[in-house]
Amino acid sequence: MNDAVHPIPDLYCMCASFRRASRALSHLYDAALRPLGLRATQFTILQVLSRAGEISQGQMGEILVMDSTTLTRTLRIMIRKKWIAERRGKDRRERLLRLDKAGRDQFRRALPAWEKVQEQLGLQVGDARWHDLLKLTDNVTTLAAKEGGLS
Amino acid sequence: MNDAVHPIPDLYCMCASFRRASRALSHLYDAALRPLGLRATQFTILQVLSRAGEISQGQMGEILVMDSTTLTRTLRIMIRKKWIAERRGKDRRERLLRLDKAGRDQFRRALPAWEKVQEQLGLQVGDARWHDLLKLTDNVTTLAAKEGGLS
DNA sequence: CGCCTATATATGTATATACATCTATTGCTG
DNA sequence: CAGCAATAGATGTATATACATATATAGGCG
Repeated sequence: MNDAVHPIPDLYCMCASFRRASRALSHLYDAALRPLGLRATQFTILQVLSRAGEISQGQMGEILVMDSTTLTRTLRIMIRKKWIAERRGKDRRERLLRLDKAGRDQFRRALPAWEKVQEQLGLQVGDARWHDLLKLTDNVTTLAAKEGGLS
Repeated sequence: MNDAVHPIPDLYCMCASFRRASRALSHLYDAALRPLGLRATQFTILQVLSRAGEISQGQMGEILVMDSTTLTRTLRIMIRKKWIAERRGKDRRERLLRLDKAGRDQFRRALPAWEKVQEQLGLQVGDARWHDLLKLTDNVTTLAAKEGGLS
């Protein structure tokens, strides 16, 4: 009852617009992954490791433009679940992370749900806009990270 | 030393890309607003109230595509600081929110810092891309919220 | 080698965020 | 009007996130 109540209003603020979009997208992706017991964030970490192989916590932070100390707790959970294996590197301060067997399995199981939500959203957005969005988003990430001194 | 270490890698996931961009942008905007004792989120709330006048917590949640119960705690802090005034509406379940005097002042004080970070980033991004980004971001927010059933 | 600084991660604390559930109201319906 | 489903917000709990600070280890230098 009352279909298009309020179209979402412009915020004019790049930060606020992106945070809002993040909430909306996280809601959608979390719902898609919930049956698998995965959060969007965890899926992303599995996906990064699946592509990158063995990397340190700090490198993961750089890839995700995330303070690496934030990863300590997130990774702890995933290590406890045996999705991720860690070992000390030659530099014994670092922790080198890689997908463990259960993590590869979990990732494979989750892939179809992720592909489905990507595809459904992609259909709505349209191919051209989809690629523009990914490119522009990564552009602004690079610029913001550079100005913000996250080198 | 070592200038362009890693360009940020593609994630291919719309959700992960937006979350990453949000982190980078929040870092930048939070740094710009820190001298004023404001977080980006709080600034956004002040800005919304400054435009919308008196609205309920639920309406604020719709505007920001945010679960309205999330706002309970954020608003409590801002009410305690006297930035926001609340009162019961005719429907006594709702809490109607409006900027209080201190909130209007704080918002006015913060505006230049926000404008500066917007402008600096805007110069880097370029005008055309800036507007594309805001439009596309709001498009995808609308679509994700619709599919996610946040009507 | 011993000292000092830099780096990788861990920990304490605060905010942001969602969801499940609870409480107070509202509003419909008989 | 009584009863009950629906709604607005509050609360409990869990994760996401950053920053300041602490700890362990590296690496350079005398």
